[in-house]
Amino acid sequence: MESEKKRKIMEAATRSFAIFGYKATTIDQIAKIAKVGKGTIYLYFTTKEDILKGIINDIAQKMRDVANESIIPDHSFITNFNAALSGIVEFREKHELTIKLFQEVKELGTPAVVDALQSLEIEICDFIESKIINAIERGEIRECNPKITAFLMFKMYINLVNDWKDRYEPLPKEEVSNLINMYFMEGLAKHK
Amino acid sequence: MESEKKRKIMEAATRSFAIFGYKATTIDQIAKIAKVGKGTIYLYFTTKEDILKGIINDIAQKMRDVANESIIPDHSFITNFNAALSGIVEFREKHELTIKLFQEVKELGTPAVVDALQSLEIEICDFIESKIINAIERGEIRECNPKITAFLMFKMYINLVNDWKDRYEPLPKEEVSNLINMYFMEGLAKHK
DNA sequence: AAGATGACCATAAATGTATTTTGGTCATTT
DNA sequence: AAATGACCAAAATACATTTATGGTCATCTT
Repeated sequence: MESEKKRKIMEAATRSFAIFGYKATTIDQIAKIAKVGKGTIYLYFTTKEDILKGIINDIAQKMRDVANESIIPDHSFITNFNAALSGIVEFREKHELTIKLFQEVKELGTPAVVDALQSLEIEICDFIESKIINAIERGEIRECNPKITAFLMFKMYINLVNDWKDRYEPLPKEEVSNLINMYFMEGLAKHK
Repeated sequence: MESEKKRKIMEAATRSFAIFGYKATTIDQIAKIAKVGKGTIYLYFTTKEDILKGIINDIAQKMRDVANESIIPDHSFITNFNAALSGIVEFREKHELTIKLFQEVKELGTPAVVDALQSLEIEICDFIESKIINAIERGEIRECNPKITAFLMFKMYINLVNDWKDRYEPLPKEEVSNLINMYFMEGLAKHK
């Protein structure tokens, strides 16, 4: 049971964080946008960082929803993996907030934001891990350490989507899918 | 033909950078350690950053040597890959300089150091790339984009050796080799 | 004459200080 | 009982002053 006030505060904070960044957003500003008194905010959140954590939690939940929606039970694990991650990335791109926060981490390294994004990363990895455990149980993929595998799959996605484009031309989404599929599922060895 | 003086300057700079970091090292300090006049340094290097670049170039060369030494022609591509990277990492760990520089990038983000380490990363990737091209030509591994493959192999190594330990227990070197071998060469698919 | 040098300088970084802003509280109001 | 905004300590900012540093070059050495 989430109060109307709390939702308004979170929406206001989300908008302000997305436009000005976390550090540059003041509690007074959030209160003003949300049209509540400053003190009211502290009825629902203990600190400014707590507001950010609440928002990130919401985002993680939405990401899980988006991913789950794009998963089709009949399709293979890797197909679903690509579809889900593609959905998440699209969602993330739409959501100016995460872009702004990533930028803030790079430029300012604001500790609260670093922590928040790291916890988001962990939640995504945990989600992937649960799907991997599932796929192993169903016999869809080989036995492997699900935590390490989830970590590496997530990192490879970030490497291809974010890091590669810092040095060369960005890779089209289609190619990212193909590459993850090739390296992770098939491997480089020549299977006879 | 490298002059004796130039070598002395580079050695002095290497030692000082390794102990105090790039930013905290002054030209006067380098001159003092190298036992040359300050002006002498500027006969061989145009700027302070130029000294760092020279040192990094030397390291890259040494890394290539170490890697090439640990490669055994008869062994498989992936075995040699692991041996070479393992050799480089050991070399790097011994070399306090690179550790200090990585630390400085994380903590201070000193631009000159960021640039220098990035160029080192590119050189390592180029080296791996050349070995991959070789392996494809010899028919040891499947056809693939050598540049992307080199990039991803390097990144996976960094992910496993550096990033994983920020969150969980560090992985033993042996396991890193096994993991890279498993994911990159074999893949998760169940090959019959 | 060619190589080497350190006093010297402009500028950048560090330090100190005054001023403003901001996260968080709580007595008062609704 | 819920909501509020004036209020406060602490942090961030801005500014002035001092110090440190990268790089130069006239002079010195060989």
